[in-house]
Amino acid sequence: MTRQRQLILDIINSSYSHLTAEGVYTEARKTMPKISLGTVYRNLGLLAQNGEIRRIVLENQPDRFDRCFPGHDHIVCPDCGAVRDIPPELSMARTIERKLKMKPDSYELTVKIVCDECKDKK
Amino acid sequence: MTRQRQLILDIINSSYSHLTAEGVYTEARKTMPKISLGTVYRNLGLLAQNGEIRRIVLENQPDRFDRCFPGHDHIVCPDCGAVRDIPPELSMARTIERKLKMKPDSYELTVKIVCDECKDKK
DNA sequence: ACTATTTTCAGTAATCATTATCAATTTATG
DNA sequence: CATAAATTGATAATGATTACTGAAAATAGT
Repeated sequence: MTRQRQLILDIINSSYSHLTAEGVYTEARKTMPKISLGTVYRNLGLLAQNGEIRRIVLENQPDRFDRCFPGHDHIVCPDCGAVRDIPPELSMARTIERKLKMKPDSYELTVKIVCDECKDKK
Repeated sequence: MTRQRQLILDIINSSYSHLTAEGVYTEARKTMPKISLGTVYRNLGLLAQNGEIRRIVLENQPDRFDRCFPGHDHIVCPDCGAVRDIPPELSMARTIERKLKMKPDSYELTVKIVCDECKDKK
C-alpha cells in the first residue's frame, strides 16, 4: 500500500459524488501535486479489482468510482449523466439471488430516470 | 430508412450473439461490401436511441448490440466477457418498478458470473 | 415525374478514455 | 541494511467511437 494508493482510496471513501478518474486526479493533486494520471488509473483499477471500491460503467461517459458499501444501486439521468445512489434498503441483490437461484460474483444495476433539472428544461 | 440502416437492423434482429459494432460491420460487408464503419456506428446509435435495438455497456469491452425484446437482462463472465441472456420470465423490471414506486425510462442489469469454460480453466 | 431540400453516405481524420512502456524510486522481505 | 519485487511519474501508444467532408441518395413539394 503506497502513499498514492492510500490517498486515492481516501478520496473515494470520503466523497459522495461519483468521481471519474479525472476527478480523482484533480482531488489527489491538491495533496500530492506530482501524482500522475496513470497512477490514478492504475490504482483505481487495482482497488476496484480487490473490491475496495466500485467501478460504475455508464453509456457515453468515463467510468465513475464509488465507495463500496453493501449492495446499493444507481440511478443515472440519460440526459445529463448525473448519478444518484439508490439506498441499500431498496437493493435488488436478494431478488436477483432468489430469481437466478444462485449468488452472482457481483452485479450492476443502472436505472435510467430523467432527473428533475433536466425535466424542467423541457 | 436507408438500405444501410435496414441491413444493420436486420443483422441485429437475426443474430443471437451480442454483436459489437465491429461484428456488425463484418456481417454487413458480406452483403454490402462498401458500407463504412462510421455508418455502422452512426446507425447503431440511432437505432438504439429510437429503442429499435438495445445497447449493452460493459466493463473493458466495446459496446454490444442486442435485439430489443421485452425486459431481458444479461449475465456476463468477468473473465472472458461472454454475454448470455437471462430469460424474460426472470426479468427484474417489475421488481424495480415496485421498489422504486415508479416506472423508469429504462434500466440495465448486468449480472457477473464466471462462465463454465472459465471455471474449468482454473 | 422533376427539382429542391434534407438526410445520409463512404472515407478518413480527430478525439477521448484508458493502457502500456520504461527508467528511476519506493516498498516489502529476509 | 541489502536485495528483490512492486510501483511511480512521464509520456507514448492503443482502441473505441465521433466528427468532418464533399458526394450520393432519399424525401417532399409542385
